Amino acid sequence: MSKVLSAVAWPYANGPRHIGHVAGFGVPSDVFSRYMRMAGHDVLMVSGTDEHGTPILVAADAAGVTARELADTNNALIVQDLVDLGLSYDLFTRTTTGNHYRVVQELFRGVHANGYLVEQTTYGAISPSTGRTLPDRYIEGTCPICGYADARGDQCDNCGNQLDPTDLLDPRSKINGETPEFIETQHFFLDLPALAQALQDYLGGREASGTWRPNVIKFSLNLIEDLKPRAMTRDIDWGIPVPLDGWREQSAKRLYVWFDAVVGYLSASIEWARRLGDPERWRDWWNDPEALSYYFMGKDNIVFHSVIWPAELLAYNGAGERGGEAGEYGTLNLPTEVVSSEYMTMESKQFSTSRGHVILVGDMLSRYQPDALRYYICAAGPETSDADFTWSDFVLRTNSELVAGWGNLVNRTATMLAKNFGEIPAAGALEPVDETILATVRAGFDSVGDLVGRQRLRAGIAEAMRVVGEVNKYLTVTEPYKMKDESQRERLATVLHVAAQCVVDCNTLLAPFLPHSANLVHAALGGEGEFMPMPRIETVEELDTDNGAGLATYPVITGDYSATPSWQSHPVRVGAPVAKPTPIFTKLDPSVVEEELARLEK
RNA sequence: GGGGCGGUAGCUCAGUCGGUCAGAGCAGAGGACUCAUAAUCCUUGGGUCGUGGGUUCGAGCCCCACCCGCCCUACCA
Repeated sequence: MSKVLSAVAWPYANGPRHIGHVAGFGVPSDVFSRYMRMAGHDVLMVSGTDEHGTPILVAADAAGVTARELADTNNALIVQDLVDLGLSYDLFTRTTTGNHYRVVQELFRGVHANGYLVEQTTYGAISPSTGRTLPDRYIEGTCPICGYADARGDQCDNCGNQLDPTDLLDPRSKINGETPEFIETQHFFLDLPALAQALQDYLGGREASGTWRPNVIKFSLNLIEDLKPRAMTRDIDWGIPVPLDGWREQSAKRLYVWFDAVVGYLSASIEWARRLGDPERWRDWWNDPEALSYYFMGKDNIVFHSVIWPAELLAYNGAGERGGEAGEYGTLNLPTEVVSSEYMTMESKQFSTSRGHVILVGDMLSRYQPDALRYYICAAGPETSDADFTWSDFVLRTNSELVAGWGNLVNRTATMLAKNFGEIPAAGALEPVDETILATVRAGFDSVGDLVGRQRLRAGIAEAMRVVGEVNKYLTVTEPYKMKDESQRERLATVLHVAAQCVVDCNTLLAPFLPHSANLVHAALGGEGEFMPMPRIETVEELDTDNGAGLATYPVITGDYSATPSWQSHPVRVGAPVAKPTPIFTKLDPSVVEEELARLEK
C-alpha cells in the first residue's frame, strides 16, 4: 500500500467547462483514483478552480462584474458539474482562498530566498486605461511582414511568422481597441537555466522508468534543451500579491497565474489536512520519498506540470545549481507521473465556446446519465491521441455496449433470480462450465487492474466489457431459462448463483469507471448500503480571513471514501433478496443525434 | 519558422522489444435462442498497414524524403 497523490488539473473559472475538459482530466483521474483506493492505496485526490489571470478579468469586464464575482459564479457551476459526474475529490477547492495565498507566498519566498527568482526589467505592453499588463495574444495589429491586418501580438495567423508585439504596425488592444502603451517594468523571473541540470536529472530518471506516455516525456525533454528565465509576476491587479517588501504593497503587481495554479496541488493538500483537524497529515504525500504522485491534465498543460512545477519544487527544495535549503514545508516530492490526455474534438472540429461549438458538462448531464458520459470518455476518450466525439457514436456506444452488453446482463440475471427464487439461491455442486466462468471473471481483477493502474483506461474498460461478454455467453450456453422442471431446480439455483456472482464481480470491475450505476447494480442484486462512495458539496468557512481574495464561505467537493470496496471478488450473500429489476441504463433513441446536432447549429 | 502527434477493414481504433502483425469493436450478411431495454450467443472481414526510397534473412513496427490532417509554440483542458 502506497500514499498516492492524485493531482487533477484545475479547471479555469472563466466559464462553465465542456465535456472535452472532463475527458482530459476529470474522468480519467477519477477512474484511476477510485481504482487505486480499491487496490488498497491511500489516495489523496485534490484540485480546485483556477481563478486568477487575465482571461478572468477580461471575461468579468465583459460581463460587467468583478473578477471575484465571475469566479464565484463559475466556481459554483463547475463544482456542481464535477459532483454530478461523481468525481471523488478528497478536496476540490479554489485558488482565491486565504490558505492558497499563504502557501503560494511561502513557496515564492522559499524560491526567492534560494536565489532562483531574479528581478529583471522588461519591456511590455500595458493598457493605458487600466494599467494592466496586456498579454501578447490580446494585442492585434498589422503584420509587418505580410501586411495582414489582424495579426496577433505573438504570431501572425496569415503568414505564420512569430512576432513581438512591438513589431506590429498600428497595435491595438483586442479587449477595448485602445492603443497599448509599451513601458519598462520590473518583474521576477524564475531562473530556469539554473535549474536545467536538476530538471534534466529528474526527467532523465522519469524517462528511464518507461512509464510516462511517450509524447509527454519526449515533449518535456525537448523543452528543457533551451530554457530561458520566465516571468513569474505580472502587471495586473487580480492575483496573489508578491510577498516581498516593496512589492507586497503594489496592487498592480501580482504573481503570474501559472505560478500559483500549480502550487494548488500542495495548498489543497494542506487545506484538506487542516480541515481534517490533522494539519501536518499532508506531509505523508509530499515529504515521504516513497509516496507516489500522478498529475492529470490536457496536453496543453504538459509544460507547466513537467517543467515549471518541478522547477518551482526543485528551487524550493534548494536542488538547483545555486543550492539553497528547503523552507518550512520541507523537501517536496516531484511528480511521479505526468498523465496527459490529448484533445477531444466534437463532430471533427475543436470545441469552441465562443463559436457555440460546444457541449457543456451541465447540459450533457441534464439530459443523459453521468455514467453514459463516463463510459464514452473511458472507452473512446483522447487518451493517447485526439479523439472525436460524435453524437452518433455516443448513441451507438451507449446502446450497444452499455445498455445491450452490460445493462442487459444485469437485467436478465436479476429477472431470472427474481422470478425463480426472489433471492440469491445457494449453489449446488459446480460443473466445469461454472468453475471456468468464475475463474475468467476473477482473472479480470488482474487484467483490468493492471491496465487501469497504468492509466490505460480505454484498454481497461474494453477488457472489463470483454469479461461481461463472457458472462453473457455463459447464460446462453447454460440456458437457465429452460430449466422449468422441478428436477432441474438445483442446477437452476447453481447457474443463477454463479451468474449472480459473476455480475457482482463484473460490477466491481466496472465500479471505478461507472460508480453511479455500480451502486444501482449492487442494490439490484441484494447488496446492502452504498457500494461506491460518492462525493458531496459542502459549504465551508474561510480558514484564513487575513489573506486571500476575501471569501467568507465557499463550496468545496469532498467525501468519505474509506468504505471503498476492495479490488477483489466479493462473495454474494445467499438469501439476499432480489426483486424484478428496473433497467439500470437508459437506451437512447436514435433521434437524439439529430436533436443534438440541431442544438449545435444554433 | 521551430516542435509534436496521427494517416491500418465502411466507421472508431489496437498493434509493447522488427519475425502467426495483418487484428478488435461497431456497422452489414446468415444462423441459434427467448431469461432480458428485439437485448443475447454463434458464423461471416482478404484492407497497396498515406506515398516513394533505404536498412535487414525479414518492417505498420527502424532510417530518409515527400503528401495529407491535427495540435503546441509558453494567459482558454
